[in-house]
Amino acid sequence: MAEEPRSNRRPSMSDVARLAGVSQTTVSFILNDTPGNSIPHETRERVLAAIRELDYRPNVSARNLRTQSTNLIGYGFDDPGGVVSHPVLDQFLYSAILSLEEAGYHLLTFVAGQRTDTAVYEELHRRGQVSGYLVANTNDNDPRIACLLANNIPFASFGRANDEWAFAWADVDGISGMTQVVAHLAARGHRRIGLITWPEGSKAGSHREEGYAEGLRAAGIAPDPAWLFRGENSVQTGAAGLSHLLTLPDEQRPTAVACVSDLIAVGVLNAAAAAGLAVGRELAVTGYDDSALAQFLHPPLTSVRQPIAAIGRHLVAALLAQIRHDPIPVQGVLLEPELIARASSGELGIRN
Amino acid sequence: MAEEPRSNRRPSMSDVARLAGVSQTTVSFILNDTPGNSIPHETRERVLAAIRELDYRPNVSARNLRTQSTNLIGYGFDDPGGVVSHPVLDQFLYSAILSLEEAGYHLLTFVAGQRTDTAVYEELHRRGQVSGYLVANTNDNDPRIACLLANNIPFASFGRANDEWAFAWADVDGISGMTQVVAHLAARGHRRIGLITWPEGSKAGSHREEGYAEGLRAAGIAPDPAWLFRGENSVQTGAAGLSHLLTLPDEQRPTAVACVSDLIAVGVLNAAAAAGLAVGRELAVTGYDDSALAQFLHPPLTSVRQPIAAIGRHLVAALLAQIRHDPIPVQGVLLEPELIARASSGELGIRN
DNA sequence: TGGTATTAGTAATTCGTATTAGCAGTGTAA
DNA sequence: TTACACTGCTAATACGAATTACTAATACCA
Repeated sequence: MAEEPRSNRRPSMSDVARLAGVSQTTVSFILNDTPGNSIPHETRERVLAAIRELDYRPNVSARNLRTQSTNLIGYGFDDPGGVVSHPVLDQFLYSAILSLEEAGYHLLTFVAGQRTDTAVYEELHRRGQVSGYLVANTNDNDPRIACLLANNIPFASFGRANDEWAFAWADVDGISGMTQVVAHLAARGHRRIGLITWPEGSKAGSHREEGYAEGLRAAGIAPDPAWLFRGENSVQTGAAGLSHLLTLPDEQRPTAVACVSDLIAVGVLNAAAAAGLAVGRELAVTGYDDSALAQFLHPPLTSVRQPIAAIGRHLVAALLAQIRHDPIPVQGVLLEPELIARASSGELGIRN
Repeated sequence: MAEEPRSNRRPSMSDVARLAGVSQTTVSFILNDTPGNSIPHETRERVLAAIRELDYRPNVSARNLRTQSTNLIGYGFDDPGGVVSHPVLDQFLYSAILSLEEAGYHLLTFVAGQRTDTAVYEELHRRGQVSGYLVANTNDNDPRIACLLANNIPFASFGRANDEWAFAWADVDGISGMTQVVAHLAARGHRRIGLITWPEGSKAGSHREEGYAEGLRAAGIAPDPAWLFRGENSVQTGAAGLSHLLTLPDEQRPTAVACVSDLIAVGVLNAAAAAGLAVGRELAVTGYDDSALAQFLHPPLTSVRQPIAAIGRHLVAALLAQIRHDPIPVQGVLLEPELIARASSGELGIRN
């Protein structure tokens, strides 16, 4: 029997070569524009025609094996699964995926289980499944970052960790964001400003708290510990926080409440409505993240918009540079957020 | 020069074999428990010890190339990127990832661009990057499903499409869900029940509308077209919907409003508060999805809980069966949702 | 005229694993 | 005693592409 091109198999480079009457090497040269090889136009056309005819596609596994590389980047979910869906992370991932795809990479998502369980990060890399990682939601002494650094695995992180660790990160300046919020509120005449924030121990939280303190200082306001309320990132926390603040005596009770997330602010808005308080007139409320909700709430929520898409693009660039061993210094970058003023912090166009 | 085990390379099976004094074949047999081969305990131990000593990990690309397989499943985001974050999908993905990982698979996420652009689906599969797909958010004539069926690519979908297409899907019975809602409202004495739903053309939407109609019929209520309001899935739509319903004359104005999503219900809750309506007492409101928000809203939101994690597990099982060519019939399965009654549809424990 | 470059390729090897075919030695049933 | 099966392995090959090393033919220059 003659050698039939096994037709139930996807065509390989050799099939293309046979059809075009050249060697497999030549096909490879053409497909990769391998430098140092001259292929006349006519031959190239013949090969390209064969590729089109067979509808050939290169095999990813073969290429990865040969080049000892990977076209995958890992991303670990540590969230216990959509219990709280995280718009900011969703947006970050989306922009990261887009940037990765432009460079021919894809994102492999996995569940990281316990935050402290870094085995998966080592494992996926050692098996040659991923070339590096994107990490989000970082903290001081973050075990994932410690692990990646120790194993010399390329990564880039959305968020900082210990200052003495040198790695590629990008972050939004939470200090600046919250300072802007307080300045905005102070400019509208508020002198007693509450803050509803997360439990202690989160890097992002402490930055925003620092910005709050800085804002008060800049406005010449003496901070009052009673203005601070802490809770998990939930609507409930916002409601509980407002209840707490409303129990304070008149002369101590805040006229404005800043929240470290829109989700918490939604709780404040709800509770204010339930208490018969007119938000924007009797009470100013601000959120953080400028999520899709914010502009459609009643009243529309003043919030802080973070350049999330830019973070995604930046981190992907930094990560791929490491993987390619580009001589680009591994370093962090801090981006500025932008205050989006809406009615919840006082009617637009009206200064009191 | 003697042959040094090149130390800056990750150890391969041959390195293990050399250290254990056996052939690479034997190591492979041991690692894969290849049937039909007898390896005495002592040899096995020796090889396992070598594996431990070298901290060997098999190379994914090599294995995939040799076995002509893949340990990846694709999932395409069609959402334009976190503009609206989708808690149900997040939850679905999380449970799917967990199930996949149990079976040694991982999830590759990509951006599908236009819903009609199915090229990526073909491409990733033909390049041998993924073994199949999980598809969500389906619709009638869904081009993605048409493409996957036409190319005979394994997949499983969260949601149905054309009834005449045979493929593996799992879905939650939206008809049942909304029927339960209306029955619940009718049982509390409501005779005029509004529905705020999505624009026409979505499969999920029309099921829920059908359930609404069915619920009215079962309660002996004549439907009124004026009770129906349509809009995108947003808080804004809820607010606009309630405004519309409140413009109706007294004898036509609904005393209860069912929404096809919690997000929309949040808008209704906000608008009701703004209008001075006491939700739960003067107006009943229900959501759908039982998202994390629901129980913390004011008042807590009656909603419909869908067995999302079960869907994820089921679809992964169905998909992997196809990939393994298990003789399991390719078919769909419809799961029952559960009504979670809370205060927004009338004070708990009180029947009027 | 010889020597070197350039052009247009090809053959052979490699990446790391899975798998097929087979071999030497022992036991065992006919 | 032969045939056969089983044990405990190994050698060789294939998967599909990238890469290195090479060749044959022509061109160019002195």
